Amino acid sequence: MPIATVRLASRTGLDFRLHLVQRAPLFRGLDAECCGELVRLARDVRVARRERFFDQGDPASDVLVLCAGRVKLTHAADGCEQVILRVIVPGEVFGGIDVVDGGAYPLGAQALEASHALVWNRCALDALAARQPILLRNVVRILGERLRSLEQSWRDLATVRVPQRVAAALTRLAVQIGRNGDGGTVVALGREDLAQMTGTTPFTVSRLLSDWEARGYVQSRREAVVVLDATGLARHAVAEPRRAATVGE
Amino acid sequence: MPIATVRLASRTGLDFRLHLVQRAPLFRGLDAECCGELVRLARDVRVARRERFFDQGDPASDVLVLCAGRVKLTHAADGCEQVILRVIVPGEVFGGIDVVDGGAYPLGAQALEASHALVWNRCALDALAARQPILLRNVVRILGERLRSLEQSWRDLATVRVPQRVAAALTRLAVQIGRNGDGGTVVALGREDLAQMTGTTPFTVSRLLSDWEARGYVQSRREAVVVLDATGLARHAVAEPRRAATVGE
DNA sequence: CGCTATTTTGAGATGGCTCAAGCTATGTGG
DNA sequence: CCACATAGCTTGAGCCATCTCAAAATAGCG
Repeated sequence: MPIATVRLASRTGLDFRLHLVQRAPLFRGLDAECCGELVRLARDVRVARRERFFDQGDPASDVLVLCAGRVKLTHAADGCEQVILRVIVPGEVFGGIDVVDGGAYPLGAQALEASHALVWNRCALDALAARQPILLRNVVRILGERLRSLEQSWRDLATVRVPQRVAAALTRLAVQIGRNGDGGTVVALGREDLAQMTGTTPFTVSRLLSDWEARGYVQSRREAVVVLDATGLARHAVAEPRRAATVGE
Repeated sequence: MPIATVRLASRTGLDFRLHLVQRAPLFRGLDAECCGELVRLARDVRVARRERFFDQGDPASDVLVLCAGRVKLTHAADGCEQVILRVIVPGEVFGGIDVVDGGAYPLGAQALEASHALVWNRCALDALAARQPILLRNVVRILGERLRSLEQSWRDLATVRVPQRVAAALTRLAVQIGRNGDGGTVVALGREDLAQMTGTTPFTVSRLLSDWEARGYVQSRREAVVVLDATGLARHAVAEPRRAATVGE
């Protein structure tokens, strides 16, 4: 499948859209009329696994709310090392909410699995925001939350060791994007992705997972990790004593 | 001097306040009437070097705009390691712009030198924002900028080596908080602060500075670094080849 | 049913941390 | 005005957590 397959709402249903708009934190508190207008203005965009909604550096023309799927927000510089700053789940906003006119997306958005989003033109939302200040308030709230989470994450990256960071990320991800199955919570991310979220290498992640698998905390899968014992993992996340990579007693 | 000495505007002058309010990015685009109201609502807070405007975890009741001085925003967890996420210079906002009602300051604000801020009650600003949506727009813009800068910084922390990070931080700080003197730009920060801004230890910072001093890029001072050759430093920031800590050829 | 992407594992190198001393401004009290 | 106390800085030595690189094992996919 090529880039962003666009189609008009067909069987997707206008009422489905309405439901989504009314649930999205971005639009919380807007009256029915506004929600109706939003539904009318929205475009539908679907992308396949590994395809992108947009790239870092593209003109930031849209604001998106994820309907279904998982999307990772990435940041790279001069073609080299890439990191993952955030994973978006259905209901969340991404794209150009906070970008000033004429700016570019600071992050790229790549689908971890087939995904579907409602998309608005930034100008259109700006116009709505002028009439509905609550929309701006929502944006401020959302940005504030993100800022806090990033600040925390920055601190962890600067002060916490790799095994603890990976363990913490896994437990968080289990809650955020995990799916139940096989007696545990399946986190559908490969080693590379986990490494890019925690500031380490796929090799180190792999070693940690092997270790934790031996202890029964997780089950290693291809492109996924099954969290079996979140508590045990969390304990490790806090008090990892020393030598996590050594499998020995 | 104890905590936050508060006094009414005396010789500080109402016109001085007005000037500041009109220049602050937070209040950009507000009409004269609003600025006047803001001046009337503002409190004056001064703190001595090393004192704090507020601590992480305090109820986030205020929004502050720095008038004079330098303030570092810190983040710590369970009493241990602390990091510095940002340095505020005059004109910038800090405090509880993005915190929802009843929340706490996510960061602490400690003065790097004797500092002076105008302070507003969050509720009062909220009331103003309800009438002047441009204020919310400004907040969104400011939060967006911060988010982008933090994202970039997160990536650097995850992918870039210590010497490059420190060199990059120094050149940035020279522009942001540097003062001219002694044939260079004086950055008034100690090794510990530099370490907390770059995710390393004071020891490593010290070694790097010794090295760069030998090369003539900087001059090591107590509680300060004089940047003599920003270009040379920047070159190091990009292409640090290997072994920066070894002084030898 | 071979191909390719992903993962695992080993072995080795090393960047940066830790800890322990010693050093030097700075300010202080005698 | 000087000697001392103190906070900040430097330096050395050693270690070890983590990265690198290479190679083999595995698992989907076409």
